[in-house]
Amino acid sequence: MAVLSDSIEQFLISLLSDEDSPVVLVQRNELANYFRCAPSQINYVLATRFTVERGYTVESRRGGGGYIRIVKINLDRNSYLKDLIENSIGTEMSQDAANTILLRLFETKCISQDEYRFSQSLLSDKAIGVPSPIKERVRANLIRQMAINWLQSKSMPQT
Amino acid sequence: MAVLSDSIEQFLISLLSDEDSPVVLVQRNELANYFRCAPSQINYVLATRFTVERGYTVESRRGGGGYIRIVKINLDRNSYLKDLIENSIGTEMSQDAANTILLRLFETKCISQDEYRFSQSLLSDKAIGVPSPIKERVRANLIRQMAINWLQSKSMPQT
DNA sequence: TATGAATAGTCAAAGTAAGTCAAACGGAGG
DNA sequence: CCTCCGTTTGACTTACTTTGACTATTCATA
Repeated sequence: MAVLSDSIEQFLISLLSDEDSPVVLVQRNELANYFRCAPSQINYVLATRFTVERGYTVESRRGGGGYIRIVKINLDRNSYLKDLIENSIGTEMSQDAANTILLRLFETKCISQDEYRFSQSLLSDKAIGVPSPIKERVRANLIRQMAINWLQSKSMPQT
Repeated sequence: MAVLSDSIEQFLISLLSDEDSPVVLVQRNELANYFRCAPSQINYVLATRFTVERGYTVESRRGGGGYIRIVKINLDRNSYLKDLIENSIGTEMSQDAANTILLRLFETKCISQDEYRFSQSLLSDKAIGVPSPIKERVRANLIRQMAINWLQSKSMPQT
Protein backbone atom coordinates (compact mmCIF):
# COMPACT_ATOMS: atom_id res chain seq x y z
CA MET A 1 0.00 0.00 0.00
CA ALA A 2 1.88 2.96 -1.27
CA VAL A 3 0.84 5.61 1.17
CA LEU A 4 1.81 9.12 0.17
CA SER A 5 3.96 9.70 3.23
CA ASP A 6 5.90 6.55 2.45
CA SER A 7 6.51 7.68 -1.12
CA ILE A 8 7.78 11.02 0.04
CA GLU A 9 9.98 9.32 2.60
CA GLN A 10 11.42 7.01 -0.03
CA PHE A 11 11.97 9.89 -2.39
CA LEU A 12 13.92 11.84 0.20
CA ILE A 13 15.91 8.79 1.21
CA SER A 14 16.85 8.21 -2.41
CA LEU A 15 18.05 11.79 -2.64
CA LEU A 16 20.12 11.19 0.45
CA SER A 17 21.84 8.12 -0.91
CA ASP A 18 22.02 8.74 -4.66
CA GLU A 19 24.66 11.38 -4.44
CA ASP A 20 26.60 9.73 -1.68
CA SER A 21 26.13 12.93 0.23
CA PRO A 22 24.52 12.88 3.65
CA VAL A 23 22.55 16.05 2.96
CA VAL A 24 19.51 17.03 0.96
CA LEU A 25 18.10 20.48 0.42
CA VAL A 26 14.48 20.88 -0.67
CA GLN A 27 11.81 23.52 -0.83
CA ARG A 28 8.63 22.57 0.91
CA ASN A 29 6.24 23.98 -1.67
CA GLU A 30 8.16 22.54 -4.56
CA LEU A 31 8.16 19.09 -3.02
CA ALA A 32 4.48 19.34 -2.11
CA ASN A 33 3.72 20.38 -5.65
CA TYR A 34 5.69 17.45 -7.05
CA PHE A 35 3.66 15.04 -4.96
CA ARG A 36 0.44 17.03 -5.44
CA CYS A 37 -0.25 17.29 -1.76
CA ALA A 38 -0.66 19.92 0.91
CA PRO A 39 2.63 21.53 1.95
CA SER A 40 1.99 20.56 5.54
CA GLN A 41 2.14 16.94 4.42
CA ILE A 42 5.86 17.48 4.11
CA ASN A 43 6.03 18.52 7.74
CA TYR A 44 4.17 15.39 8.68
CA VAL A 45 6.66 13.21 6.86
CA LEU A 46 9.58 15.03 8.44
CA ALA A 47 8.06 14.80 11.90
CA THR A 48 7.29 11.10 11.68
CA ARG A 49 10.09 9.75 9.49
CA PHE A 50 13.12 11.97 9.72
CA THR A 51 13.54 12.01 13.45
CA VAL A 52 16.72 11.99 15.49
CA GLU A 53 15.92 8.46 16.65
CA ARG A 54 15.99 7.37 13.04
CA GLY A 55 19.27 9.16 12.44
CA TYR A 56 18.31 12.42 10.83
CA THR A 57 18.31 16.09 11.69
CA VAL A 58 16.19 18.68 9.94
CA GLU A 59 16.88 22.39 9.71
CA SER A 60 14.84 24.97 7.87
CA ARG A 61 14.41 28.61 7.13
CA ARG A 62 11.27 30.59 6.35
CA GLY A 63 10.75 33.53 4.08
CA GLY A 64 12.45 34.34 0.80
CA GLY A 65 15.12 31.82 0.04
CA GLY A 66 13.53 29.43 2.49
CA TYR A 67 14.48 25.77 2.50
CA ILE A 68 14.34 22.49 4.34
CA ARG A 69 17.61 20.69 4.92
CA ILE A 70 17.79 17.07 5.99
CA VAL A 71 21.05 15.60 7.23
CA LYS A 72 21.68 11.94 7.76
CA ILE A 73 23.65 11.56 10.94
CA ASN A 74 26.55 9.22 10.87
CA LEU A 75 25.59 7.03 13.76
CA ASP A 76 28.88 5.25 13.98
CA ARG A 77 31.21 8.19 14.05
CA ASN A 78 33.99 6.16 15.55
CA SER A 79 34.16 3.73 12.69
CA TYR A 80 34.00 6.58 10.23
CA LEU A 81 36.90 8.35 11.87
CA LYS A 82 38.85 5.11 12.13
CA ASP A 83 38.28 4.44 8.46
CA LEU A 84 39.45 7.94 7.72
CA ILE A 85 42.64 7.48 9.68
CA GLU A 86 43.42 4.07 8.33
CA ASN A 87 42.31 4.25 4.73
CA SER A 88 41.41 7.67 3.43
CA ILE A 89 44.40 9.72 4.43
CA GLY A 90 47.55 9.09 2.50
CA THR A 91 50.85 10.88 2.71
CA GLU A 92 49.68 13.95 0.82
CA MET A 93 46.46 15.90 0.61
CA SER A 94 45.22 18.96 -1.26
CA GLN A 95 43.29 21.77 0.39
CA ASP A 96 40.19 20.80 -1.58
CA ALA A 97 40.36 17.19 -0.49
CA ALA A 98 40.74 18.25 3.12
CA ASN A 99 37.76 20.59 2.85
CA THR A 100 35.63 17.82 1.43
CA ILE A 101 36.46 15.54 4.31
CA LEU A 102 35.89 18.22 6.93
CA LEU A 103 32.57 19.23 5.41
CA ARG A 104 31.41 15.69 5.49
CA LEU A 105 32.50 15.28 9.11
CA PHE A 106 30.58 18.41 9.96
CA GLU A 107 27.47 17.43 8.04
CA THR A 108 27.38 14.08 9.72
CA LYS A 109 27.79 15.75 13.10
CA CYS A 110 31.12 14.09 13.76
CA ILE A 111 32.51 17.53 14.51
CA SER A 112 30.92 20.78 15.65
CA GLN A 113 30.77 23.95 13.62
CA ASP A 114 33.53 25.46 15.72
CA GLU A 115 35.71 22.45 15.15
CA TYR A 116 34.90 22.59 11.47
CA ARG A 117 35.86 26.22 11.06
CA PHE A 118 38.93 25.88 13.23
CA SER A 119 40.33 22.90 11.41
CA GLN A 120 39.44 24.22 8.00
CA SER A 121 41.40 27.37 8.63
CA LEU A 122 44.41 25.41 9.85
CA LEU A 123 44.48 23.22 6.77
CA SER A 124 44.44 26.08 4.29
CA ASP A 125 47.45 26.68 2.09
CA LYS A 126 47.76 30.07 3.70
CA ALA A 127 47.93 28.77 7.25
CA ILE A 128 50.45 26.07 6.50
CA GLY A 129 52.47 28.59 4.59
CA VAL A 130 55.19 26.45 3.08
CA PRO A 131 55.51 25.54 -0.60
CA SER A 132 54.32 22.43 -2.38
CA PRO A 133 54.86 19.55 -2.15
CA ILE A 134 55.73 19.92 1.56
CA LYS A 135 52.45 21.58 2.43
CA GLU A 136 50.49 18.61 1.05
CA ARG A 137 52.47 16.30 3.30
CA VAL A 138 51.96 18.54 6.33
CA ARG A 139 48.25 18.70 5.58
CA ALA A 140 47.89 14.94 5.46
CA ASN A 141 49.77 14.65 8.74
CA LEU A 142 47.68 17.32 10.42
CA ILE A 143 44.30 16.01 9.36
CA ARG A 144 45.31 12.56 10.56
CA GLN A 145 46.22 13.98 13.95
CA MET A 146 42.94 15.87 14.03
CA ALA A 147 41.01 12.69 13.30
CA ILE A 148 42.87 10.90 16.07
CA ASN A 149 42.06 13.71 18.49
CA TRP A 150 38.40 13.65 17.55
CA LEU A 151 38.29 9.90 17.84
CA GLN A 152 39.67 10.16 21.34
CA SER A 153 37.47 12.96 22.53
CA LYS A 154 34.26 11.58 21.00
CA SER A 155 34.74 8.08 22.29
CA MET A 156 34.66 9.28 25.87
CA PRO A 157 31.53 8.39 27.82
CA GLN A 158 28.52 10.67 27.35
CA THR A 159 28.80 12.71 24.22
CA MET B 1 23.78 31.90 -1.51
CA ALA B 2 20.24 31.97 -2.60
CA VAL B 3 19.26 35.21 -1.02
CA LEU B 4 20.43 38.74 -1.62
CA SER B 5 20.91 39.56 2.06
CA ASP B 6 23.16 36.54 2.45
CA SER B 7 25.25 37.59 -0.54
CA ILE B 8 25.70 41.06 0.83
CA GLU B 9 26.58 39.64 4.22
CA GLN B 10 29.19 37.36 2.69
CA PHE B 11 30.60 40.19 0.64
CA LEU B 12 31.05 42.37 3.70
CA ILE B 13 32.51 39.53 5.73
CA SER B 14 35.03 38.88 3.01
CA LEU B 15 36.04 42.52 3.15
CA LEU B 16 36.46 42.15 6.90
CA SER B 17 38.47 38.97 6.76
CA ASP B 18 41.79 40.71 6.57
CA GLU B 19 43.07 39.81 10.02
CA ASP B 20 44.96 42.91 10.90
CA SER B 21 42.27 45.41 9.97
CA PRO B 22 38.92 44.43 11.37
CA VAL B 23 37.23 47.41 9.72
CA VAL B 24 35.41 48.06 6.49
CA LEU B 25 34.20 51.33 5.02
CA VAL B 26 31.47 51.38 2.41
CA GLN B 27 29.04 53.77 0.86
CA ARG B 28 25.45 52.69 1.09
CA ASN B 29 24.36 53.75 -2.37
CA GLU B 30 27.44 52.37 -4.01
CA LEU B 31 26.94 48.99 -2.37
CA ALA B 32 23.22 48.99 -3.18
CA ASN B 33 24.03 49.80 -6.76
CA TYR B 34 26.59 47.01 -6.93
CA PHE B 35 23.99 44.52 -5.75
CA ARG B 36 21.19 46.21 -7.72
CA CYS B 37 18.92 46.59 -4.74
CA ALA B 38 17.21 49.28 -2.71
CA PRO B 39 19.63 51.19 -0.49
CA SER B 40 17.57 50.31 2.54
CA GLN B 41 18.40 46.68 1.85
CA ILE B 42 21.84 47.51 3.12
CA ASN B 43 20.36 48.73 6.39
CA TYR B 44 18.43 45.52 6.67
CA VAL B 45 21.56 43.44 6.28
CA LEU B 46 23.38 45.55 8.83
CA ALA B 47 20.51 45.33 11.28
CA THR B 48 20.09 41.58 11.04
CA ARG B 49 23.67 40.40 10.46
CA PHE B 50 26.13 42.87 11.85
CA THR B 51 24.78 43.10 15.35
CA VAL B 52 26.64 43.43 18.60
CA GLU B 53 25.55 39.91 19.52
CA ARG B 54 27.40 38.72 16.46
CA GLY B 55 30.42 40.78 17.32
CA TYR B 56 30.17 43.87 15.18
CA THR B 57 29.54 47.57 15.60
CA VAL B 58 28.35 49.84 12.85
CA GLU B 59 28.88 53.57 12.62
CA SER B 60 27.80 55.84 9.82
CA ARG B 61 27.54 59.37 8.64
CA ARG B 62 25.10 61.06 6.30
CA GLY B 63 25.58 63.87 3.84
CA GLY B 64 28.40 64.51 1.42
CA GLY B 65 31.23 62.12 2.03
CA GLY B 66 28.89 59.92 4.01
CA TYR B 67 29.87 56.34 4.81
CA ILE B 68 29.07 53.20 6.72
CA ARG B 69 31.80 51.72 8.85
CA ILE B 70 31.64 48.20 10.21
CA VAL B 71 34.02 47.15 12.94
CA LYS B 72 34.58 43.68 14.20
CA ILE B 73 34.67 43.86 17.97
CA ASN B 74 37.67 42.64 19.84
CA LEU B 75 36.92 41.91 23.43
CA ASP B 76 39.30 43.15 26.02
CA ARG B 77 40.19 39.77 27.46
CA ASN B 78 41.70 38.85 24.13
CA SER B 79 44.38 41.46 24.17
CA TYR B 80 46.83 38.72 25.03
CA LEU B 81 45.92 36.87 21.87
CA LYS B 82 46.27 40.02 19.84
CA ASP B 83 49.64 40.71 21.33
CA LEU B 84 50.60 37.14 20.58
CA ILE B 85 49.63 37.45 16.94
CA GLU B 86 51.27 40.79 16.46
CA ASN B 87 54.43 40.49 18.49
CA SER B 88 55.27 37.11 19.90
CA ILE B 89 55.06 34.82 16.91
CA GLY B 90 57.87 35.06 14.46
CA THR B 91 58.55 32.99 11.40
CA GLU B 92 59.80 29.94 13.27
CA MET B 93 58.91 28.22 16.51
CA SER B 94 60.11 25.18 18.42
CA GLN B 95 57.79 22.63 19.96
CA ASP B 96 58.84 23.77 23.43
CA ALA B 97 58.11 27.40 22.69
CA ALA B 98 54.70 26.47 21.33
CA ASN B 99 53.92 24.41 24.42
CA THR B 100 54.85 27.29 26.67
CA ILE B 101 52.51 29.64 24.84
CA LEU B 102 49.66 27.14 24.81
CA LEU B 103 50.02 26.41 28.49
CA ARG B 104 49.93 30.10 29.26
CA LEU B 105 46.81 30.54 27.12
CA PHE B 106 45.18 27.68 28.95
CA GLU B 107 46.14 28.98 32.38
CA THR B 108 44.81 32.41 31.59
CA LYS B 109 41.60 30.79 30.37
CA CYS B 110 42.02 32.14 26.88
CA ILE B 111 41.46 28.60 25.64
CA SER B 112 39.68 25.58 27.05
CA GLN B 113 41.31 22.34 28.08
CA ASP B 114 40.01 20.67 24.92
CA GLU B 115 41.46 23.42 22.79
CA TYR B 116 44.69 23.16 24.67
CA ARG B 117 45.06 19.42 24.13
CA PHE B 118 43.91 19.59 20.55
CA SER B 119 46.31 22.32 19.54
CA GLN B 120 49.19 20.88 21.49
CA SER B 121 48.91 17.62 19.64
CA LEU B 122 48.80 19.39 16.28
CA LEU B 123 51.92 21.42 17.01
CA SER B 124 54.06 18.45 17.96
CA ASP B 125 57.00 17.48 15.80
CA LYS B 126 55.32 14.17 15.21
CA ALA B 127 52.05 15.64 13.95
CA ILE B 128 53.71 18.08 11.58
CA GLY B 129 55.94 15.32 10.38
CA VAL B 130 58.34 17.14 8.09
CA PRO B 131 62.01 17.80 8.79
CA SER B 132 63.60 20.91 10.28
CA PRO B 133 63.75 23.73 9.53
CA ILE B 134 60.44 23.51 7.64
CA LYS B 135 58.53 22.20 10.63
CA GLU B 136 59.48 25.24 12.72
CA ARG B 137 58.10 27.49 10.03
CA VAL B 138 54.90 25.46 9.75
CA ARG B 139 54.48 25.56 13.53
CA ALA B 140 54.78 29.34 13.67
CA ASN B 141 52.24 29.65 10.88
CA LEU B 142 49.83 27.25 12.52
CA ILE B 143 49.94 28.75 15.97
CA ARG B 144 49.35 32.16 14.45
CA GLN B 145 46.29 30.87 12.64
CA MET B 146 45.08 29.23 15.84
CA ALA B 147 45.42 32.49 17.73
CA ILE B 148 43.48 34.28 15.01
CA ASN B 149 40.74 31.68 15.20
CA TRP B 150 40.47 31.93 18.97
CA LEU B 151 40.38 35.68 18.79
CA GLN B 152 37.56 35.54 16.30
CA SER B 153 35.52 32.87 17.98
CA LYS B 154 35.78 34.41 21.42
CA SER B 155 34.87 37.85 20.22
CA MET B 156 31.49 36.75 19.06
CA PRO B 157 29.31 35.32 21.76
CA GLN B 158 26.34 33.31 20.50
CA THR B 159 27.13 32.06 17.07
C1' DT C 1 23.87 82.08 7.31
C1' DA C 2 20.60 80.07 4.21
C1' DT C 3 20.05 76.74 0.76
C1' DG C 4 20.43 72.74 -2.00
C1' DA C 5 22.81 68.50 -3.08
C1' DA C 6 24.47 64.33 -1.32
C1' DT C 7 24.15 61.00 1.75
C1' DA C 8 22.21 57.70 5.24
C1' DG C 9 17.94 56.23 8.30
C1' DT C 10 13.12 54.69 9.29
C1' DC C 11 9.10 52.32 8.69
C1' DA C 12 5.39 49.99 6.85
C1' DA C 13 3.56 47.35 3.00
C1' DA C 14 4.13 43.66 -0.10
C1' DG C 15 6.30 39.38 -1.15
C1' DT C 16 7.97 34.70 -0.12
C1' DA C 17 8.17 30.53 2.32
C1' DA C 18 7.89 27.39 6.31
C1' DG C 19 5.18 25.91 10.85
C1' DT C 20 1.03 24.66 13.58
C1' DC C 21 -3.09 22.55 14.62
C1' DA C 22 -7.41 20.61 14.50
C1' DA C 23 -10.75 18.45 11.64
C1' DA C 24 -11.71 15.15 8.15
C1' DC C 25 -10.45 10.82 5.99
C1' DG C 26 -9.79 5.85 5.47
C1' DG C 27 -8.21 1.18 6.04
C1' DA C 28 -7.46 -2.81 9.38
C1' DG C 29 -9.01 -5.30 13.25
C1' DG C 30 -12.77 -6.40 16.27
C1' DC D 1 -20.68 -1.96 10.98
C1' DC D 2 -17.69 0.47 14.32
C1' DT D 3 -13.65 2.11 16.38
C1' DC D 4 -8.86 3.26 16.35
C1' DC D 5 -5.03 5.38 14.67
C1' DG D 6 -2.05 6.82 11.24
C1' DT D 7 -2.66 9.99 7.26
C1' DT D 8 -4.13 14.03 4.64
C1' DT D 9 -5.85 18.58 4.18
C1' DG D 10 -6.42 23.55 4.60
C1' DA D 11 -7.01 27.69 7.25
C1' DC D 12 -4.30 30.38 9.92
C1' DT D 13 0.29 31.89 11.97
C1' DT D 14 5.03 33.09 12.14
C1' DA D 15 9.41 34.23 10.11
C1' DC D 16 12.35 36.45 6.97
C1' DT D 17 13.24 39.48 2.71
C1' DT D 18 12.74 43.28 -0.49
C1' DT D 19 11.16 47.67 -1.85
C1' DG D 20 9.91 52.46 -1.86
C1' DA D 21 8.15 56.67 0.05
C1' DC D 22 9.41 59.78 3.29
C1' DT D 23 12.76 61.76 6.87
C1' DA D 24 17.17 63.34 8.86
C1' DT D 25 22.05 64.89 8.51
C1' DT D 26 26.05 66.81 6.64
C1' DC D 27 28.74 69.46 3.41
C1' DA D 28 29.68 73.06 0.05
C1' DT D 29 28.76 77.45 -1.58
C1' DA D 30 26.10 81.46 -2.72
